[in-house]
Amino acid sequence: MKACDSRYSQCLYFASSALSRKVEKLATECWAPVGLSPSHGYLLMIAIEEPGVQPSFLVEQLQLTPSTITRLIEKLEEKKLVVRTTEGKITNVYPTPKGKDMLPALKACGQDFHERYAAQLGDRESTALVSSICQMTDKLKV
Amino acid sequence: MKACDSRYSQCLYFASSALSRKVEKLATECWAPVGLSPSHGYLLMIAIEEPGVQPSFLVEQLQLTPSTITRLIEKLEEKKLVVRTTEGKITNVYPTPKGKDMLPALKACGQDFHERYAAQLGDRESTALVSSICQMTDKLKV
DNA sequence: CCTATTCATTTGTACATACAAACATTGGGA
DNA sequence: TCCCAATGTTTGTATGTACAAATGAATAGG
Repeated sequence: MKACDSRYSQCLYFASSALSRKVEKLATECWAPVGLSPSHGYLLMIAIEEPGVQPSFLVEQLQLTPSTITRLIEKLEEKKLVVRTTEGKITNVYPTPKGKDMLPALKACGQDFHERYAAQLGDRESTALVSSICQMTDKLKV
Repeated sequence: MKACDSRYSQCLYFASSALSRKVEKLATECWAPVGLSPSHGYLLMIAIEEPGVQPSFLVEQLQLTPSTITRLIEKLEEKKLVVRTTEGKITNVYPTPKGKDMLPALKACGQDFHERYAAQLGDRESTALVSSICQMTDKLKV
C-alpha cells in the first residue's frame, strides 16, 4: 500500500515518521559499504574534518542529544576509528589514522545517498522538500 | 541551534529524521493524557473502529512492519485494552470494554496534536508539507 | 576562600522499531 | 493424496535514540 492511501496519511505524525524510516533505510544501504550507520558516518566525517571536535558541537551539527552523541562516539572508538581525550570537563574527539583513511569512502557514501534520493524524487523537488522540512522543524517548538 | 544552521541541514537524512524526532516528541506529549504512545493510540483507535482487525491490515494503515505491529498489540493486551484471538493463521484484534471507553479520549489526543502543529506551522503550510512528504515517501523505493 | 550553581559529558535504563528466522496454516500442483 | 510454496504472525535479537540521574569541572557570589 502507498503511504498516501493510509487512513492517517494526512497526519503529520505518520507522514514524517514514514518518510524518515524510508530515508533511514536508504541511507543505511548507502553507508553499508563502510560498515557504519549514517549517523556514525557523518560523525566520523566531522571528526576527520575538525580534529578535536567536542561532543557539544556534534550535538548541534547532528541534532542529536548529548547521550546519543556519547554512544555514537563510543562505538567509533571501539572500532578504532576515533579516540577521545578528556581534559577537565571537555572532551576532544580525534580521528585515528585508520579513521582518516576512510574519508574518501565516507564522502562517496554521502554522495551516493544524495544522488540516489535526488534521482528518485527529482532534483528540484527533493531540494524544495528538504528546505521546507527544515523550516518546519525550526518552527516547531515542542 | 536551528536545524537550518547545521552543516548537514541540506541533507534529506538529517532533515527528515530531525523533523520526525520533533514531531514524535510533540505527539508523545499529546498522547500522554491517555498513557499511550502515539502508535499505540492510533492502533487502539483502529481496533475500536474496526473490531476484529487483523495485524496485516494494521501493518498497512500504520505503515509499520509486522513484527512491530505484534509488539504494539502485545503491549495493548498487557494493558487489557485489546484481546487477540487466533484462528488458523489469522489473528483478530478486538478492543475490550476498557479499551472502547477510551475512544473519546483517544480522539481528543489526535485532535489536540493536529491543532498544536497546525497552530505552530500554519494551517495551509502544514497541510502542504504533509502532502508533499507523503508523495515523496511513495516515490522513494528503497 | 569556600560554597552553590552551572556546564560538559557520561551512565543506567527504557522504548520504538526493524531484520531474520521460526512457526503455523493454507492452497495448488505433481 | 501428499508435499511444497506462499501467507500471516510471532519470536529472538539488535539498533538508534532519548530521558533522567550521576559525575566531574569551572565559575560566580558572599
